[in-house]
Amino acid sequence: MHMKIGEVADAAGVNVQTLRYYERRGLLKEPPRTPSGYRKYEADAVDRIRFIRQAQDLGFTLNEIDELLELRVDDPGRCPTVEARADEKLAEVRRKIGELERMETVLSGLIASCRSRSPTNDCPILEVLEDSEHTQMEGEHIDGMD
Amino acid sequence: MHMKIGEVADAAGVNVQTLRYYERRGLLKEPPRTPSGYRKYEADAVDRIRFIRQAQDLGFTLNEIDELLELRVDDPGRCPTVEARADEKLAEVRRKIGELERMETVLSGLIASCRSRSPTNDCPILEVLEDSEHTQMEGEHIDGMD
DNA sequence: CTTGACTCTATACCATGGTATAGGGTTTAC
DNA sequence: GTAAACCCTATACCATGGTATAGAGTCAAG
Repeated sequence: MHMKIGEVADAAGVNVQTLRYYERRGLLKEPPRTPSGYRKYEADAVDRIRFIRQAQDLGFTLNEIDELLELRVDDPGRCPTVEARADEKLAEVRRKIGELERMETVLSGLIASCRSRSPTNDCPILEVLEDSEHTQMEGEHIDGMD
Repeated sequence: MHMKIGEVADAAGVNVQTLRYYERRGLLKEPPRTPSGYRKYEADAVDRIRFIRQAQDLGFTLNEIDELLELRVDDPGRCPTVEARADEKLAEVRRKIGELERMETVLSGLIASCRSRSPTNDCPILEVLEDSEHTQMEGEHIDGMD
């Protein structure tokens, strides 16, 4: 029933050291030990580690991931706090989705233009930023240069 | 017309050192210099830097971002290569979107359950992994533990 | 014509997120 | 009952992505 650290690490596809590192960082709670001091994990530890890796791949830091993993309403009194934090995270997730969707559009366009063999000299991926709202000081004049 | 390094850095919201670092890494091409050796940037450098920061926030490494910035069809002969790479990047982008959408669903659910004051003791964010296709060896028995 | 804010190169340092190694005990399999 | 394969702690090291500092030159304002 219980898993040893090496089994958990293999199942999650990470190094054993990484598990101990996450434990030190507080991302994994300290598991119970056997009488000889071996860590005994439940199977759900594997999911937790997989989530951590996935969230990292999405650009979250370990500190941010820790915050995500703390989001639960075990105590009704903490609800307002939890809700506020979840709202922030949700906004961040939606922002990332939007940015990735712009990338998706641009990459699809690039592939299409590739197939139609219409060369472009500039870097199309930068169009990703096109619809972002930087109200830039376009007209600003800089003098004294060269 | 031309911008000095400090102006570009300010406009993009990064440190001056970061620009020089990106140049060394090959993410920014070496700009022309004034007779005295000052770098002279075009305004589009700012977009490039903004793109780099955005892509980092989405979990891409600087090497991956370099690959994204290389995706262009300036030479029709390179089209097959470019198309293949763009396809890979597109798949990765779509995978990330899918993962973030699962997070979005879970966070929305958490906020809803928060409002309805239904406490849960377990960590709801882990549901993110629910629909992933890990055909796990669920039935595997591990003995000899404790 | 000098002072302050900028630039240059080179080098050193830092934070994050690990990974490896040493030195030792434990468990499993023959 | 012993060797291989695992676990433990502690510590050192590493890669990535910067950031800071030193020492020297440049430029604009007064």
